[in-house]
Amino acid sequence: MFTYQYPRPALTVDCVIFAWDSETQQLKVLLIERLNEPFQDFWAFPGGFVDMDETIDTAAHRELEEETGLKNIFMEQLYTFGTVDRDPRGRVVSVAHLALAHLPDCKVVAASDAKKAEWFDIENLPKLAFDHDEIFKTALKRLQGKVRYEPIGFELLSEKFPLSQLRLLYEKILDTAIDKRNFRKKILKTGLLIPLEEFQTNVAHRAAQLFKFDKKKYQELQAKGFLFEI
Amino acid sequence: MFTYQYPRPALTVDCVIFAWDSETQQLKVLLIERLNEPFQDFWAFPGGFVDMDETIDTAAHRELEEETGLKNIFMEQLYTFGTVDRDPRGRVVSVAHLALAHLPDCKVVAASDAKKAEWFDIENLPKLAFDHDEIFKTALKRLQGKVRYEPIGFELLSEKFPLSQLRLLYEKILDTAIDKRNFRKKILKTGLLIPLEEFQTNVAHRAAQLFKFDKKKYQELQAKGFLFEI
DNA sequence: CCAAAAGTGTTCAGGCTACACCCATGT
DNA sequence: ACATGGGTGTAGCCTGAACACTTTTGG
Repeated sequence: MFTYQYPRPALTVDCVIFAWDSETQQLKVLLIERLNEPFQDFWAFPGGFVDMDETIDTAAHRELEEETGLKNIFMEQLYTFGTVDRDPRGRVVSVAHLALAHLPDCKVVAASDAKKAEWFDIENLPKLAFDHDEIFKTALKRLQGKVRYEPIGFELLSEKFPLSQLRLLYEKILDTAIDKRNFRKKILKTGLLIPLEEFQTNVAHRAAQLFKFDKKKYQELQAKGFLFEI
Repeated sequence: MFTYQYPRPALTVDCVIFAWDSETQQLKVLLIERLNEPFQDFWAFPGGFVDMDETIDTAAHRELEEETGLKNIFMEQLYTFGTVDRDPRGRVVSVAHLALAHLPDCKVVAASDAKKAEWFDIENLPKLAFDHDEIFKTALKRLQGKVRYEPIGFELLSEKFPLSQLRLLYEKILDTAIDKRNFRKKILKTGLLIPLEEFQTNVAHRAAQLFKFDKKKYQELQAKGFLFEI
């Protein structure tokens, strides 16, 4: 029987939410401006306390929905940050999460603990509160590693997208140039993209064909040991 | 200012410690037999509470040393397990860690909360306490994923080893057969193995040359963007 | 008609796979 | 001498990289 008298760290979740802005071709993250001390007026990733009757996962989804109104988007646990002095108010351990969203779907709402919520280009972030710089670095590294061997790029795009958007997204995430023809060949060869009979509209050049990611097929292939790679 | 009156989950660390047994060619994990309820007499991964004045990382290293006497071995955070009912005594969130050790170096000592500590072949584990089955599955998957693109296999071997041991290790972890000649070519081509002027002794066949992993060189290459792959 | 991005094949080099025999050592 | 694993090379295939022009659309 263990005693309940131990002093215990407080437990929070934080969410690094990436979204792709197809207008400006920028990869963005959602930040909130803190209303209160400590780090008042600094920007931080949305987050909050884990309740006693909810799992960590549930808490992360709840916080996410409170801040963005989004449900059912891709989210996974990233890393748990627990240095002793990361919060000047006392011992706070935070389980950071990584989430991916389509920017146009997000109607961002500043929650009660925030002055406002805003999307920032990842190449131009403001000063962040707490150890959120480190959390961001960890999240970006995870995204870069993961995008190469799991089809998560699609989580950042709209349901229907032209191949160029997918390629630009990969180029931005991996910070490298990708050959147009080779990319097309490789990604289509997986058989995981469904070509649609729809095209871009209102573009001042030849309209690109739109595609859909075949999630069902991917899950079937995955079960048989297939490994996505780009 | 947040209040300290919140009820808070207790915070623990658990360590999944893998070691390679070169005698039997088995991949093993360290388990302790629980002295007390709940799950008395069940086997579990070594772990314990995080103190208020130590980081999570420090707690994991401390627990590891208490159980195995090992310091300075490979360890990384694995995943944080926080379902509400994973511990019947109350809310306990556990940050699981993955550690890799050389079996011959380990003088395992049962700590105060254990009847005994023992190495188990991963293909033949006893019933585990709490959600440690799930922790194990997560750890094995991480090891399998990681071994392919980071040179962590070496962490499981002695400093000097014949190539056959490395290959057998990979075969066991990835659960697949690997061609002897192709493996040798590929691993030597990385330039990360230093051939020694030493050989196996007391073997009833031609003695194999021993190699050392060139960690320094790997870190240099890694800094330049080199990606290890097997 | 001009600007802008879409779409399309081939060639070459390097890497991966498959495969079989002789060698050194201890019993 | 024999049993056991150590050590070695080649040929075919496939994959990844490099590379330029024509097509479509809106302005």
